[in-house]
Amino acid sequence: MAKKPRELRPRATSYDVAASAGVSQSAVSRAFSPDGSISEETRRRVLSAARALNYQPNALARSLITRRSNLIGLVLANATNAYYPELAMEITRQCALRGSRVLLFSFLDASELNALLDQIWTYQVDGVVACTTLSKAHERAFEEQNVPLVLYNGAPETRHVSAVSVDHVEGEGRLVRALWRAGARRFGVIAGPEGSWVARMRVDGILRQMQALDLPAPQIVRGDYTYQSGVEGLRQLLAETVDLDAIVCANDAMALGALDAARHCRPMMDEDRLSIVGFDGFGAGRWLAYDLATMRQPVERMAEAAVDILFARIEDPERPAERRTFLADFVPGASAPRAAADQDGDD
Amino acid sequence: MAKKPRELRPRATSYDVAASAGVSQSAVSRAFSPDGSISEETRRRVLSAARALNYQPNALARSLITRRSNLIGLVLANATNAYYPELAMEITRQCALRGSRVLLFSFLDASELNALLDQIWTYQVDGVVACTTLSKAHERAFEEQNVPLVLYNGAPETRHVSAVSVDHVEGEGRLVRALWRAGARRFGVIAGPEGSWVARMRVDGILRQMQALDLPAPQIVRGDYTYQSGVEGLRQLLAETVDLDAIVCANDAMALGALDAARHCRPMMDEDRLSIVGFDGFGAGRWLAYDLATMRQPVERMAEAAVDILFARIEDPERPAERRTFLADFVPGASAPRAAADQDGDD
DNA sequence: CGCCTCGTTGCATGCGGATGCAATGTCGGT
DNA sequence: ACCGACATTGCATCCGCATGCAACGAGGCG
Repeated sequence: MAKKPRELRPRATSYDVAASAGVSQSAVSRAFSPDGSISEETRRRVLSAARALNYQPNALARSLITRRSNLIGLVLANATNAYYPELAMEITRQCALRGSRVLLFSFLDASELNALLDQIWTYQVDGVVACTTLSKAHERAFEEQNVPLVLYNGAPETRHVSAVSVDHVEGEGRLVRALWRAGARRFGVIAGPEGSWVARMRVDGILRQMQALDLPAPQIVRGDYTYQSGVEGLRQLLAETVDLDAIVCANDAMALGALDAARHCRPMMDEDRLSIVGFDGFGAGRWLAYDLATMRQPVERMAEAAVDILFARIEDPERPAERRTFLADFVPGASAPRAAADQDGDD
Repeated sequence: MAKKPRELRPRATSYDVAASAGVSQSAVSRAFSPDGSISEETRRRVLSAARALNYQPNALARSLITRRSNLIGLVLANATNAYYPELAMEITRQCALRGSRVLLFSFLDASELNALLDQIWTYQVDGVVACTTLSKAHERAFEEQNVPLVLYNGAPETRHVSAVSVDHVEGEGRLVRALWRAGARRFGVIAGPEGSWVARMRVDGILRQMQALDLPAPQIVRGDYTYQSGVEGLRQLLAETVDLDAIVCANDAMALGALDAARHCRPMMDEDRLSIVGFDGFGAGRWLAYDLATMRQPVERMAEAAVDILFARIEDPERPAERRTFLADFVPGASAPRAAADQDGDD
């Protein structure tokens, strides 16, 4: 595995610093520990010697003895979910604030997950944020390894797993109500991919609200969360039905595809007649070409909550799993004219 | 720092596996090493005992002795450069193929870089891919710490740093020529932010090609690579000058903003008259609403090259730094009607 | 049958740093 | 002047695994 691990000039160790500062190795260790029992005078001497030698403590050696790696695993499906980058950055930032680093694991396919988990155990991560739904077996593996796990927009299968999620059902409900109040009665739906829990929840929220409003069952077609599938979804819907008032798309990328397709297929269409809404709050929705009405996930707050829950569990392993749900924010837009938030809603 | 590192049921170690398999700890270590001196029979026994105990070797302890952490640092500016997610995924994948994991470091501001680098040394990463230009001092720090560094679209300041970059100058040159051949004579430029090397190179490429074609100096305004700044850039250009034939934007996000602004400011404008081009090959450029002409960076190949170079240097620290430059691919689009690639160009 | 070779195996050690414990020094109180 | 309390410091050990070295046994060969 390691071919030529040799380093030209080996890195300074705590012993080197100790020798240079005329103290013992333990003094060096204590100097780098915020509440180490050491005099200010000695600490200064040590730190200055350390600086001279370009010394930084070896986190790996430290982890070996403290049993804390200060590494957090971030598991992402390789899908380019548009808000993943923002999420990853936010989680990295939150972890940095708590003194930990993020180790990135991405996978294309569930079949890679087993190997991925082995890598995770190997690296002794203190905890994991996974942006996907895992199988029961995978969740049990976390339990067996005593690695705290927080799912981000994933459905926990077992009691011991924490989760942070947006309230997909409530959010879609609010969207449907907004469209309904704006006069829409005949709905189409571009749903997400089959296997996805998020996709199921969103369709669920749509259908439930429509039942509550005594609306007939909508046309539903299935996309895969990409722009292109939104384009195709819209074509399919319009091929099957004329006279739709509104199309609810399971995410913003598909909504933008649907919007473009609508303009493209029927350039002269009465735009007032067809409303299109998305979900997520993806930056491009605010571009001049779109002005997409959607529900925005409070990504920053959700990321912070995920990291909070994770660290609480890391500091106290006995702590029970925790679930937190966030309400999405309604973002009005010209893609759904006249649609407005509930009176009681959305700050 | 570490509050309650206690684990409920401590993880199995190689000693536990050894005891369970009735062999010595070294045998366990050898069983997990591809070319360890061990009989097939013993290896089977060890691996089966390991499976029974959910044992995975501790990568941190291993790294301590092999002096290879199998960790690669990935340094990203927090800017949401649109192709960063793709790049990060690609680099993660390439590292995984070589048995390494990616440790994510993001920063908002150059002032955070010093602290960031200390973190990097602490974690004993085997190498770093940085998507930014660093200062001479920072590069020297890598050299002092003997950590191989590859810049991705950044300008190396010292001889010892490797780099992978798209040929910004050549790419912009090709764009300008394409526009020129399509008849454009009066150009505007929406440049990138002041501090950025990439921004400088791109403007450079544009101006050089225009000089070569004996074109007068273009109007230049400066943006910050965001969609919004493209919108503002276009407004500014049109306020200062009428009768532009073409606008060259330093990246795709700004180009899309400019396109939208052009349509919005002058809804009835003769679209044939004003061409707009970008740079990068950002997914949204292919959306129906845009069809943006641009130069696409071969991100996959560049990521692979970066990781290749990095690992070559890790395996052989004596190896000299290496620079590789990639040609961007011309992507025609309706945003620049009639513009076509050079005869000799682009596969 | 003795000796050497080679494939396995275990032993002992060390990677770099954290920490319990004992040793030392300092200072205040009586 | 003596004793105890407290603040610093160093010593020794251990974290989990990799690896050089010696030991061992099985064959091959002369």
